[in-house]
Amino acid sequence: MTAAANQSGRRPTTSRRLERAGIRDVAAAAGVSITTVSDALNGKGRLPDETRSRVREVAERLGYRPSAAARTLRTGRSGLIGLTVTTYGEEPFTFTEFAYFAEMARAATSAALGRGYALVVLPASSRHDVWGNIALDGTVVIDPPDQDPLVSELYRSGVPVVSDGKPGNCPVTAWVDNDHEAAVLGILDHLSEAGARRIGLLTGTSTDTYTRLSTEAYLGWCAKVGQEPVYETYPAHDPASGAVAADRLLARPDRPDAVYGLFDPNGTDLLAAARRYGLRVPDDLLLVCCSESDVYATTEPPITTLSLKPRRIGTTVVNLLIDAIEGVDSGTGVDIARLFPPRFRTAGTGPPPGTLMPTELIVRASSQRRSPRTTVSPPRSPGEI
Amino acid sequence: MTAAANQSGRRPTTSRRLERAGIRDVAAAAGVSITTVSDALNGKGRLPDETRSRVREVAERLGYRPSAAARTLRTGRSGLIGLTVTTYGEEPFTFTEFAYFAEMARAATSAALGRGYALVVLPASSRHDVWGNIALDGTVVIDPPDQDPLVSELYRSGVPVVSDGKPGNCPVTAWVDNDHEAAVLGILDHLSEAGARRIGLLTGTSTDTYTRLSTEAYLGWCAKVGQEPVYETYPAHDPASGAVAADRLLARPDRPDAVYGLFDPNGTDLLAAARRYGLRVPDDLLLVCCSESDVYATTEPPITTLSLKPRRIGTTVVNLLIDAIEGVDSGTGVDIARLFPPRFRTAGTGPPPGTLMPTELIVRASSQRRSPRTTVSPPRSPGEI
DNA sequence: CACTCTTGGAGAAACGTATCTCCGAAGGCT
DNA sequence: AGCCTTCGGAGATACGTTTCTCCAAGAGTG
Repeated sequence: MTAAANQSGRRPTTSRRLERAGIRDVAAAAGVSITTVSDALNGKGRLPDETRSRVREVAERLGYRPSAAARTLRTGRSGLIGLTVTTYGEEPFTFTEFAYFAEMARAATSAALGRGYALVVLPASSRHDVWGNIALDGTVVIDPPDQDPLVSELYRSGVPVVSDGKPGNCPVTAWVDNDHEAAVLGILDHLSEAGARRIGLLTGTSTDTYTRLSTEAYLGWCAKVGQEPVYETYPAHDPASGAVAADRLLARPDRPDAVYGLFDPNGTDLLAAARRYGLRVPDDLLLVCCSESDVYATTEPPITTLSLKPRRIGTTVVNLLIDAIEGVDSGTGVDIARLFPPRFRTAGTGPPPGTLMPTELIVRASSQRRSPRTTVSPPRSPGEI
Repeated sequence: MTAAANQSGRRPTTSRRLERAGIRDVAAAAGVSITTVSDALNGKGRLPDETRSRVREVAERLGYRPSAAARTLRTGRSGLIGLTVTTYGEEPFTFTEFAYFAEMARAATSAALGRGYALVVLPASSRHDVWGNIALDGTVVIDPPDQDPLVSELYRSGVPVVSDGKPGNCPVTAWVDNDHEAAVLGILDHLSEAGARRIGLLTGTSTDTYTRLSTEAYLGWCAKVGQEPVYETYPAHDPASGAVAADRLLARPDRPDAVYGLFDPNGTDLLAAARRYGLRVPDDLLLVCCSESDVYATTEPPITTLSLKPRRIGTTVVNLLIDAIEGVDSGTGVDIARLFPPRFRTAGTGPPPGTLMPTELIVRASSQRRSPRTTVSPPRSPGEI
């Protein structure tokens, strides 16, 4: 209990320990009611500026900090957003899309903070008691698997859920994803134009949206142009087996003359494998991989990468979510207001609204057969050796 | 209000909207008091197993989820831990130590979840209202600058604070750091043994503990062995200027024959710079950099790296913090119990307890002048070209 | 039989805030 | 003078738990 309780005559003088100042202490010290303090501090109610500033001053002097827990209980808003990532293995983050995830999470954090929310990192595999113990205003889910029970429960209990990655059968408030099909087709066309006759794919064994859509797009393209598919799969969460798969792909009798790798480490792995087999890049092998890392700008040769623009995704996802939480449409292009709160939606209204975002292909030497100039050009005089 | 309120006769039949089941609804449905429900669900009190399981069953059937906000308000525990990282620039995370930070944050998240806590990412530069709006049981601070006002306020308000990186003048509950001095001295000795005559340093301009201690160790070593210091500094948060600084270092008239780079991208930057100047690694230039990335295992040549073992740091930091929060010593080696809660400490009791953790040097070809075998050895028959 | 102890559980007081409702007083208008 | 309106603010309640205190009934004990 706060010190001012003595003034209200409710508490005898027992155990008068010094605690944090509460709103009652401020009210007592300022000679006003708690209502007035609350209104003054939150800019509500009708108060003359003089009272407002006086209360604020007293609050400042007492070092008053409103209790977040009490506020949350009263208002039903915690200002907290969950960030969930599907886990392969025991780690809270996935290894495979790590740079992507890091960038995306960073952008999401920024966007959330900019609107007054904070992000809580919560792996989908967390113990249920952890999820239950946190008051969440909404949740961002990265690449939910089909029929994710966690997402379903969140959605059912009225918590808005926005997913990064088009959801399978999960009911979500909204989703955002890259246009993976367009991206893959673009890369395959790009490689074809560079002279590729047989394009291989290095892909994953998991069933997440990204892997699935990308692989399907590849297979569809193969069927369309009449190329026999040449691909190897491996568990994307295991970095070691990526190198093995890269090796396997280049060891095949029907070795491709161009490869697209779906995961971040594929570039270096494929480059190393090519070196082992004496293949020159890009002369004997064209290379593209999906990565957000800029190390591929300085490899030998630099490798063409597909960027999923995770920053844009993260920002969009968070803004959609907060729009849903606050029941407004801040102009992100998707009308979310009608859909919130989700428990008021009738089942089967149709799929939730989604946004497809473009990717960006950063073309470097590894995918251009006739490089106009070599990359080993000294920028200036190096002095003597 | 919950549906059971009608039974208690306090609420007329107005606005009987279906809401989440509360503890009262469970009590009513199970025919017991809310005390009994609370005790049954939390494993407290003295109840026969039969009552306990019956209550649990009813709660399950009603889909009862305790309100985290109410629990937090009542118990004063939110189960939330802040994770703060000093920001250079506008981003919530720092670029420079990015891989380190990512690994550390991941380990910290795991450790926290394992003990029932969740992590909230909160940049030190966040708007104050965000900090104030979240009930935090404690905070992890990564590399706090001297006199960080945020840390001071947290500590003063009774929130335990554990820092990664030895704090300057901030009062913290405890801290954990690598033994940067030992690490740098070890690297310098290693390079000397490999034949280096003049060792250069690529370091940062910022004043964080890591940069400062490492640079000081380098300068001290130079003074001891009588070598003229050869180093270049650059703003570590700017990835572009790192390449320029690497170039600058190798362009000096007193060019070093070995370089240690303090930051993650330095390895590739130095390698690229060496190529531009026609320097062979390791023959003409020995290279070591501090990095958590395993791309340096596959560069040409592979580069020796210093790992700060961020996973160990993250785990330790979180465990120390939770020990402090719960007022126990779980055997992490530092007796924290006497120090908690911090507001009961008298000022000037002495520095807070800290733990120094060892680093690990991963020796690869770039720092060994006589490599026993070349790294370009085909592991198996590549088939025909 | 009078008593203590244990078992099983109910009642009610907080936790600290936001906000709905209401009220007195002062001023403006007819 | 009576009435309406606005201003400035107080009171009380609810948010949904946890937990402290207390009580009734049965069991054991001398």
